[in-house]
Amino acid sequence: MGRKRPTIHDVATLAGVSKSTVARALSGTGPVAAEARERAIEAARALGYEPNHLAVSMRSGRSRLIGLVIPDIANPFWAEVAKGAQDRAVEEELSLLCFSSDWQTEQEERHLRALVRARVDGAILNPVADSVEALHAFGLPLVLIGSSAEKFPGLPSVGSNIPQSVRLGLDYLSRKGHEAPALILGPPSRIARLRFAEAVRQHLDYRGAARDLQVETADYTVEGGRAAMSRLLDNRRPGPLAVFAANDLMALGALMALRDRGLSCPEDASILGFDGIAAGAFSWPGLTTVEKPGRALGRLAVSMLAAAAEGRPHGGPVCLPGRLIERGSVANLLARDAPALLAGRG
Amino acid sequence: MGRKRPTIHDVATLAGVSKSTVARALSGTGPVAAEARERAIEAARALGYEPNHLAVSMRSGRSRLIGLVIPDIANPFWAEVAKGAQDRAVEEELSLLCFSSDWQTEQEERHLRALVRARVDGAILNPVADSVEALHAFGLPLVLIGSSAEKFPGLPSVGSNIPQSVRLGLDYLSRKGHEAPALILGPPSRIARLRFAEAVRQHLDYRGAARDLQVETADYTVEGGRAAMSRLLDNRRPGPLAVFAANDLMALGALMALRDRGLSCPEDASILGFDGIAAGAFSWPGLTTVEKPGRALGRLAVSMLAAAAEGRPHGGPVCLPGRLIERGSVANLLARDAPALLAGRG
DNA sequence: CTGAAAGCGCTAACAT
DNA sequence: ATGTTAGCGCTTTCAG
Repeated sequence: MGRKRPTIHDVATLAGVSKSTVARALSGTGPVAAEARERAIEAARALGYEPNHLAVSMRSGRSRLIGLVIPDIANPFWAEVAKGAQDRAVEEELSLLCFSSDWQTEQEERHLRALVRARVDGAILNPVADSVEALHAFGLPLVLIGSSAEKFPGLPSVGSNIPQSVRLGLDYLSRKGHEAPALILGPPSRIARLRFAEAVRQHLDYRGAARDLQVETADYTVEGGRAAMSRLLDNRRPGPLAVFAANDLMALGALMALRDRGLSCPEDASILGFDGIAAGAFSWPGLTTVEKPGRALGRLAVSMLAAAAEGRPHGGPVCLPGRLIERGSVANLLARDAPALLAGRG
Repeated sequence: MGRKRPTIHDVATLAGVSKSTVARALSGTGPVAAEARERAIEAARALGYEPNHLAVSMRSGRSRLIGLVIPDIANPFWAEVAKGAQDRAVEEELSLLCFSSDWQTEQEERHLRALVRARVDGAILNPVADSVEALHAFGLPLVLIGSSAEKFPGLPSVGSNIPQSVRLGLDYLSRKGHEAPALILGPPSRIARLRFAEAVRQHLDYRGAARDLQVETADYTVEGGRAAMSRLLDNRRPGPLAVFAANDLMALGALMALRDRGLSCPEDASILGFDGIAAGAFSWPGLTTVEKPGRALGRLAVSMLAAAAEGRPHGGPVCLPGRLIERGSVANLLARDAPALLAGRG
């Protein structure tokens, strides 16, 4: 298995022609006599020759490798993004170098440096660092993915439309009689948190709804959401409780916190998620959530990066809209038979 | 951003020494005068120099790239495997090239070829092809991952212990009074199906349980499981129904099929999954399942591959045991208050 | 201790 | 239509 691979030179020798002829024959570049081409191709086949991309990349200056740096591949939302990116990458004949930043700046920097050394043609990044300069310093064509477009002006980006998605959720909550939901947000250091919180505040102010929202912080995991919900329940205010979580994993955790205390959803508290991961369809009750088009985002990011790398116009920031998925985790306070719920449990 | 990257030659010029001295200084290989080293390092820093791994790989014959080819990165089980592999890869200073085969031989072959061309040091593969020769033909150090060890003798592999895991599930079912569960298996072409079915047959024969099991085939997705369960329900035999699905996604789909018909679990039918994905904790009822240690599998595979690539002994096939997670999707037919269930709905 | 030079495998000029 | 050559950026002998 481990014996040395044949080079183009070996193929040339076997075929009885020169290296360049083989190169031309195999790549279809430049004129080759029919017979010579045949012999070259046959020799390549016989030897099991596969071109060495390292060498090709070095000559051409393009590696056909691209990087993908996302927070956590085991998070279903990001796994969807990765799948979309992968699918598009094979279509573009690109290979994907995948890394997880785990939401840590040092990891991110480390991965980005690895990508530079690998001489990738570009990278798709959900940035945890918050300065454009830090990113520019790598001198790497970048397409940002996630909710960071505005924070990094000048860089191409694809993300879901956070303000629109948040508005979708808030309006839905409002239609069900919940005017000022409690929030479970991600870690303070992350831009995503800022963008989400901002969107909530703006829309609530606009609607004239209350401003002193209950806010809990968690780390985008199920356990985090569970703990945050537990704290919310400890400090519960009078009246019905609705919680808007900044991702589905935390929302699912919140559901578990309710279950932990023998409380049920949506009778005792309403929960609204954000992401649209598949698991939300299986929970009980099904998680009502705002779906972000993860797979499409991944595909688009690769397309843009490929375009940018080839100097084709790649377009500015792209923003895909969210979509509300109604399942059963939000109570309708305005329904005829709802008054019983209004008492809450505060 | 896109201006050309500095080479070691640029660093040498700036530092006023030769390329070789810079190389020695930066890599710590060979003797360098303290002053020269300092100047080299400083120049590299000033220029933002990052070594070109393409060139390094070409000289050294090792790319520090490894491939990962799994069926579907968006499947939570495989995402766990990928995460484990990623984590271990950064520890080993390796970069991971990720591909999804979508359970298709052509895709698999395509990806494997891409990996050969990229001159990866080796690859981790959940094989869909079923001949060792096909795999050997690539001349690539391989570590198999999943349930294929025996099918490919001589290749190192890490997998979960299918016979043991299946036995765990079957014994559990038996303890709850279900002797001959219906099966939802994956596509016929896949080895995983064979291994699973085999394990079931063997253990059931051993226990003397019935042999004419109801078997449905699906494609390892939620939708597939849902349809398969629906067919099972259409041809329902008299008596209580228990279903053992070959992965959790299909089990979750089966749960949905039940819900579709207004049936409930475990009252109307019991479901046992296989994988241990996180979503099973949120479903209603919670999915009882046999957990396979995906993350550990991924980590181990990378360790073995790294060892093999360096010529260190990598050990033979490794088999990690499964673990039963009891939640609520299997009825206990033997409990005192169970008789009502025995009537079934057939 | 340091520099010059060869060569990893490939392709694009250039020359035939 | 085909062969020869140079060189991508690096490391590693081999001299000095």
